[in-house]
Amino acid sequence: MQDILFDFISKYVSLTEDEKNVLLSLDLFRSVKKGTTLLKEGQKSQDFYFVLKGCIRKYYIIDGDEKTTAFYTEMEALTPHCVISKTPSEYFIGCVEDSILLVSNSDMSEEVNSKFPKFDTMCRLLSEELLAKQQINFDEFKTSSPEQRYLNLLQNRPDLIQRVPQHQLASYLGIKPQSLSRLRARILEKKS
Amino acid sequence: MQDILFDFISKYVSLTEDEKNVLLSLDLFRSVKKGTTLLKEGQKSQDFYFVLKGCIRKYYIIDGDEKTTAFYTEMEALTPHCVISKTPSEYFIGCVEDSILLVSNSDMSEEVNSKFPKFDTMCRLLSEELLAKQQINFDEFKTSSPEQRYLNLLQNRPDLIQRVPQHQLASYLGIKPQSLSRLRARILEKKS
DNA sequence: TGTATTTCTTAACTTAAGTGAACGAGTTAT
DNA sequence: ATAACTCGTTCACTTAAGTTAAGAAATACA
Repeated sequence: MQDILFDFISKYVSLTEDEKNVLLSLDLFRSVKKGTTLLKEGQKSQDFYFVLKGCIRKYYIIDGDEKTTAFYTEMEALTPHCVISKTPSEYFIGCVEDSILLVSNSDMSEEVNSKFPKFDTMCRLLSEELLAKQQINFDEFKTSSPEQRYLNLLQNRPDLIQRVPQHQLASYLGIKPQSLSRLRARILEKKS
Repeated sequence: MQDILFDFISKYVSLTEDEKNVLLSLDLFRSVKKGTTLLKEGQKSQDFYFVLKGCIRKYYIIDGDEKTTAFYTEMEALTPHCVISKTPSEYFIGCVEDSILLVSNSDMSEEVNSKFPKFDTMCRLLSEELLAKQQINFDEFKTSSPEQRYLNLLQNRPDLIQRVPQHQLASYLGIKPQSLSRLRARILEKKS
């Protein structure tokens, strides 16, 4: 399980065995049941999450219904906006599947940082990479129709379509569940 | 004019007079005419841009028509994806108005970096801030209809609506120019 | 200045997404 | 085991965006 973490880190910086052991000794791992809410709107939190196994999602509640804007699966990290801005959260974070997460917070990351200056380097590289990815993603979303977005998802993250409830997927694609059903039926029809 | 640059930088790091002078001596400023294409699809480039005055935009050409995905105005910085990924660009960058830009490239930024280690700090802070902004932006886009997006724009960047051609605005909002016209007419009707 | 081009708007028609309701299948709770 | 929910799908209807075409207004330019 820890291998996933070390594989991830090794993409950015290299760790000695000692460093690995200290990291493990911090006991940052947390097992979370499907359906658990990790962060609520209005809460302040210092926690950030790294998914070792499972899936978590970010969602807003607007006019009473959920709008899912992101899913995070294995090897993906989520730093909630409220951690950076130190303001109450505008959104929720919930657990889509039984998951194993690494949960750390600012206090801890000072401790981690003092022991591993490399971590700072990693965070910088990570945020630059995420920014680039995010921009491409945003552009792709803007320039395509819901149907194209679904087909792209089918290409790029086919697992999501299997593991995530349809109504969450729908709002992730920017449409209603009924429209997603219809859209899928339409695609099947075209194929045949 | 340089004040804009120094105002911007001072949000992240402080500069001595000496540092300011060296920065100015590098002669990074460039005056660009409206309509100029700064970067084309397929090109490789090391340049990144900081807008001192005017407006530039990022756009794709998909099936023969332009899809504008971002505008950059005073005090905004744009590092094209191709600079980071070192791959040919997937999009164009064009000048919407006569503009004054700071244009730098990787070679130069090594020079700059050696003279001002602070620049590295600034870039890190900047990319973290941009990532946060970008995420909020993306969420806002996903969770709203074209009409809401237009109304948001009217609130948050009213200048854009004045200075940018409607058809570019339309694709920025994810719709066709005709739909934007209609949408505006609809809003006017509601008001009265 | 006059001509061409681009830009914006309007209109009629098509297509796709939103809405409200209903239904069955699967899950949860009691 | 049964009742209550949740979830996905389907249907009929409404609303908004896409498409095609045409014309007016503004801009560029020769």
